[in-house]
Amino acid sequence: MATIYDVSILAGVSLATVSRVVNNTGKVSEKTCKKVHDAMEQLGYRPNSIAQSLASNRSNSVGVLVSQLDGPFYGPLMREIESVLRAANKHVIIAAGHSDAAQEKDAVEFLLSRGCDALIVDAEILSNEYLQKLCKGKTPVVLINRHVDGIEDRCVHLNNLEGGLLASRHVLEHGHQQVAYISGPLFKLDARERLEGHKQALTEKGLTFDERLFFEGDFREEGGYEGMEVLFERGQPFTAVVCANDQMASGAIALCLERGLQVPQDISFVGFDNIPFPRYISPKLTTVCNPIQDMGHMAANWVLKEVYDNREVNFSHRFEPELVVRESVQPPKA
Amino acid sequence: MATIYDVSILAGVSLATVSRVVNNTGKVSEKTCKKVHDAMEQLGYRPNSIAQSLASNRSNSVGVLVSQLDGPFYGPLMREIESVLRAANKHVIIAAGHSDAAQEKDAVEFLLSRGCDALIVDAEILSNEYLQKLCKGKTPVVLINRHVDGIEDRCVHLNNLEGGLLASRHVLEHGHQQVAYISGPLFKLDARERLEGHKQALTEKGLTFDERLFFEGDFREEGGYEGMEVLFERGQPFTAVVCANDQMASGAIALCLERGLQVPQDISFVGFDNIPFPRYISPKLTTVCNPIQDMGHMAANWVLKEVYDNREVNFSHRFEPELVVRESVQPPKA
DNA sequence: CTGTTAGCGCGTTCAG
DNA sequence: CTGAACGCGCTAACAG
Repeated sequence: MATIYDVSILAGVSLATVSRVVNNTGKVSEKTCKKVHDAMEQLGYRPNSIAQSLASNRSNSVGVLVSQLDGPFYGPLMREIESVLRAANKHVIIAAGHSDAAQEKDAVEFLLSRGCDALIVDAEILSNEYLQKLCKGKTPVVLINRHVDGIEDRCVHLNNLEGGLLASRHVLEHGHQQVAYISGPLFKLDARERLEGHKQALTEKGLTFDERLFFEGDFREEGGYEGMEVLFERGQPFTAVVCANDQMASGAIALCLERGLQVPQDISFVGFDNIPFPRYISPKLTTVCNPIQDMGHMAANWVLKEVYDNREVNFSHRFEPELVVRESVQPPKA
Repeated sequence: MATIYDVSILAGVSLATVSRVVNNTGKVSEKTCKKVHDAMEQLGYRPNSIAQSLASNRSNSVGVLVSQLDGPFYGPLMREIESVLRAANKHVIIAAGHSDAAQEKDAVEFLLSRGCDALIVDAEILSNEYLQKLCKGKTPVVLINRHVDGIEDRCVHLNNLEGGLLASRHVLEHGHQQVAYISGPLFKLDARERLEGHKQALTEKGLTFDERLFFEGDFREEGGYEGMEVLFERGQPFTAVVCANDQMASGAIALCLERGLQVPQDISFVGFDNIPFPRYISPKLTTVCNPIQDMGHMAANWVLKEVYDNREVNFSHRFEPELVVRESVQPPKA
């Protein structure tokens, strides 16, 4: 690979001049500029970004930490982040936390030592204290899907409580009185908030929360499926199920269908997240829209604004959920 | 951030010695080793990987280029690659080609200039010539989902022809005589190969390929949906549809269901890729397994072996598809 | 076993 | 407007 040195020789100028034209910094005469460009062209020169980073203390790359790289939730998030940053000619270094404390921490530190200009972090496990300290550090950090006291301005998150409220209110307004709830893992803040919303909705209707109609799942299909089995086993009747995300709803509905129940005729369902389902699935799930892509977009915008001084972009911290009514809820049978 | 220099001062040794203990290279006495470790601990020292890269000409990161970051196909691929590499303490820099020639090329060049030790490339658009040249370059490259003449040893790919054969043979063996085919975009080799398999299966049964039963889609749900509309419009009867991937099958089935057709009673379907569908979808799609994760694993292994001299891993270039029989095919109605 | 000395490729003063 | 010189933080010979 040709270096800046080779270019300077060929162009008959100094290293510094080449650097200037490459970075558009400082004045260079039309003529020398052209000479340099020709030389670069001829040598197929591409600046070595490692060396650039070391010298300028800026890597033009931002680190992204998510818990998984795939799936209907994180996939679109990452796509959005990559798109925005890429459009600004910044690049993305990705690491997965795999829902493991050690790996999550390790990933953060790697991204840091890798010289990222900023971090976008979807932390599942890392403690508030750790994150607070992280945000105090030299490398700017945005947190996504989480809000932590004291660093609210670094958090991009959804109003999960409101979401939970919308979901449960919806089934309640259809006349359901006995509604089960399949929750996400309660060590996660968003799972707790959604549950809280559910409880509030219950309260609004003068109903009380019943532990026997509650199951703590894992945000995955399996958890929904298993939760449904458990709920049926307990024998406490219910006519609707609110699930803390669409994937668990999917698993839960699967079990019902297997047992010959009709959805929504026999039992209603509402999910959360509004992930894309295949076109031919039936019934279409009523759910709460989680604007995860918008949030990814925002996080990327924040980085552009704060780190790369792009003042063109707008920013907001908190996103509001919306109910997406489809076919999986109807009034309970008389 | 503390530098290696700070550590050497605090530990009362030289830079070189610190470097030695950090990298476990060369002998260092127990005692000095401990002193250094203590100093590192105390300063919270983390080596600056940018500087390491520049000095050692090795970045411990491998670039991955895929066309998209999300979706049921690329998601699992990336997850697998990241897992394998991460386990070997290597890191992953990801770029998306977005099915655009310029972006794909740009992404490759970025990854190259970013000092990646190797590239794993899923090239949709880049020409064979470009890829051949790329593989001649200094940075080792593995191609995934593609095989290119002259650089077969760099390619990890599926026997798509065999896959197409399996899919079509399956419906043919169920007695279908009039089978439609919804193809992927024919500028892609894998789409062409799968189609070729379909044609061979037809020939085996003494049937001839009928252009009126052919539609060139886009590998997405929309393409399947639209393809189905077109096929119906043409009025040429058929009792089964072979789709070049599951997503198009999904779209195509959706249209049938909308029109009140039953699958597989009225019309049979077979897909390709075996992507994960939600648990409660019905009918379950009969398809051909595309071991995309295994291929990702292999590509990562190749890098480990060739670039990082890990001889523990095995490697194979070509993967064989397998038919996954589920519920979407049954004999045509009398 | 340990310290010294060159660079790695580039950005950035500071003189001219 | 241009060039010389230094340094980013670290690795890799080469001497001791």
